[in-house]
Amino acid sequence: MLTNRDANGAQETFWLLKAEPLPRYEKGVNVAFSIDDLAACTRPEPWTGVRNPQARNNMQAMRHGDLGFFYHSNAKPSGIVGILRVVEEARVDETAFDPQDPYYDAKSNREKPKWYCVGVEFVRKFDKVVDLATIKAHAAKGGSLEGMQLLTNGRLSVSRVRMDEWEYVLDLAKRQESAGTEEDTGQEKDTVP
DNA sequence: GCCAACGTTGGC
DNA sequence: GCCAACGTTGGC
Repeated sequence: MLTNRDANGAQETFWLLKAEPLPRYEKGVNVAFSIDDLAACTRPEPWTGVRNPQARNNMQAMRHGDLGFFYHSNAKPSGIVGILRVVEEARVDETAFDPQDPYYDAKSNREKPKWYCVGVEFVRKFDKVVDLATIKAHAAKGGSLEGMQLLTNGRLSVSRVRMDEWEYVLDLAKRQESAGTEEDTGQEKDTVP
């Protein structure tokens, strides 16, 4: 059984969870979920709808208290927007059993569940998005983020982040914040109509 | 809206 | 158990 905690219980593997902040309709349901939506939650948010085995395995490896990045995909710009915390370990994702649900899976049933979800809560939002272009700029050969699962397996909606990658991205976020509001590419704030 | 990357499915 | 066809993700 793989673990992401060392002997003292300190977190060794961090996470990256993707969601789409912009409205998109699946079976007539808006599947958008942004970090602002998470910040507004008053109880743990079940991270449902993950229908990829690798992403599911990553969620099952999460432990209570683990931290992860919140990533906005299909966004302007796409990138890491903040931090969340795992507060409920993996349990069966009930949405897979609901034919009305956008992520219904006829092959999953209660006797033999296929999909799981964790519960997460908001930790913080970065002043500025650490956008994908920035991440890629540090992921060139020999770069600190070379090998980040976000880039090596771009279609995984729940990926792993090594501790050194975690710290490096946090540093990028910090540098962007202290760099002031002008200049730079992603001075997106809450300026959406 | 296009399309590349890549995981999954199913026929054999 | 191989592998071609297919479906999905997600950047652009």
